[in-house]
Parts: sequence; C-alpha cells; structure tokens
Amino acid sequence: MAAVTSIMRAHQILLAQLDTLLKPYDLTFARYEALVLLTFSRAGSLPLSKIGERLMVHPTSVTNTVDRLERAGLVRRMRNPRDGRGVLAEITGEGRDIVRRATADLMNAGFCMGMYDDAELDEMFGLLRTLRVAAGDFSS
Amino acid sequence: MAAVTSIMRAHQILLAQLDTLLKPYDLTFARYEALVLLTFSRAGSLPLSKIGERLMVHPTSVTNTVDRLERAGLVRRMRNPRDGRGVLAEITGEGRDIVRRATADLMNAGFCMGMYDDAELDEMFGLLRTLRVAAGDFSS
DNA sequence: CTGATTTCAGTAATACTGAGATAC
DNA sequence: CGTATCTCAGTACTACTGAAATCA
Repeated sequence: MAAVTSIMRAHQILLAQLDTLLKPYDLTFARYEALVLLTFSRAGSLPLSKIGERLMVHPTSVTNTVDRLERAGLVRRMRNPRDGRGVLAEITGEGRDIVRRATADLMNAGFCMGMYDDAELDEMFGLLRTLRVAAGDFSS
Repeated sequence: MAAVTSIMRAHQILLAQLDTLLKPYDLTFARYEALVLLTFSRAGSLPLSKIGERLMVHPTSVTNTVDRLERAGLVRRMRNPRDGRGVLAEITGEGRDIVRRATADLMNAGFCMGMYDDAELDEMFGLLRTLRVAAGDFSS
C-alpha cells in the first residue's frame, strides 16, 4: 500500500511541476506528449487512433486533445489517404517550434527529476516497467 | 524522460484498476484514502484542514470529498470544539464497515501490485521517497 | 485588524458511456 | 452486413482561482 501511495503522490507532484513549466506554452503534459509523439513519427502525422493507442488515452480524449492543439495552430487535421474512416493529426511548423522550446525548458529542469542520478532513473524505469508490461503497455 | 513517463503510466494503470475495485462500494481512491486516514486517527475524526494537508489535496477538494462521503453516510461533519473556525469529519460506523470490506478486497488483489515481491516494493518506495521529500511531502 | 478555516461559484482538464456518421 | 474510426452530448472526478463567512 505504501508503494501504491508513493506512485500516486509522485505522479501528483510531477504533474503539477511539469504543467507549471508548460503553462507559458499553453500546453498540458497530455498535449505535450501528443506533440512529442507526432515529432517522432516519420511523416509528422499519425491517425488519432494510433495516438490514443500509444499514449493509452481514450478515443474521446484524443479528439479533445487534438481539438485543443488544432485551435492553437500546433496541429492540423487531414483526411487519412489510406483509410477514409481515419483522420490524421499532422504537426505544424509552429507546433514543432513550440515542442522544441518546451522540451528545452523541460530538459533544463531535468524533467523535474534532478534529484536522481542516471542509475536511479534506470532502476525506476525498470521497476515500473514490470507493472506496465503486466497491464499490456508496451504491446504496440 | 522515460522515468517520468513510467510514473505517469503506472499511475494511470493503477488508478484505473483501484477505482474498478472500489466501484462496488461507490468509492474513488481519493475518497478511500480519506476514509483510511480517518480510520487511523485516534478519535476517528480530523479537521478538514488536516485531511488536506496529509493527503496533499486542495482545500476545496477536501470539501468536495467530504460532501460526497457525508451524503453516502460514511462520514459526519461536526464543529471542532477546540477551534470554532474548524470542521471535523468523523467516520461513522457504516464508514468503518465499508473501509474494512474495501480494504479486504484491495489486499486480496495485492493492491494491484501482485507482480512485485516485498523487496521490490521497498525499493520502489525508497526511490520515490526521494522525489516526495524534495517536494515537501513527509513534512507533516 | 490579520490570519486561518471552510464553503461556494465557476473554470479547466481528463476519463468515460452511449449514440451517431462515415467508411472499410 | 458487421466492424472500425471519429465525433458529439452528457456525466463524473479532481484541481484550481477568487470571493465570502466565520472565528482565533
């Protein structure tokens, strides 16, 4: 139970700090994650369904997130040429610019994990990976 | 960044599983935590301010949580005899009963952490404690 | 008066259900 | 036809801001 509580508190603390860092860019961590995912995709675009799958987010939440990013001009909706049912979210030039600057800020702040050394970060990732694998994360 | 993402995903996974387990009792994990805190208090009651402090929850969120628990009959509001400004939340008999049963269910499910042994749980707690201490948790 | 405690009104973000439109 | 993708409406929960009432 103490371990569960620790994860809950750690999440709460981290999210508050990260959202504060991202506020100047009018981004939440959820929106930032979506932008980063698009940045790392080959074409700079992904079907909304893929975004939801990778980030483990509900389809309606993806719609909401992309709505918000699109209104901010960081993302553009396009019809998926390979599947008429699908919609692609494509990152815009402004989107790439914002991600670059936001990422620089986050790295500058050590992603709010500056109290750990590399070995500890590896250890944490490895430990939590067990839980994530058990829940079907990493399946894609 | 991978460690940050791991904490976020772990939280998401855990919360979903815990809330599912608690749903039959019409409890969320936040409400369950508040009830457990009251169970462990000497008099079975605490000022709302103390609850918010211990659980690191915003004052208005405490009001909301206690509202919900009070409507369900699991908690009772009382004036604080030692401070006219304060309000005490006191757990009721039904509240104690529900916590007991919910806790039994959670323990039966290993708090959704059954994939770890005790040494790993200790390790995780120790690792995350560093982050929590840096953020001022454990101050009380 | 200053400061602490609680509450209320209102806003934002996320998750979910259920239903519908569209296309495979 | 059934299935997949996305959107919309509506609900629930949590966090927060700002303002008010009450009392130390």
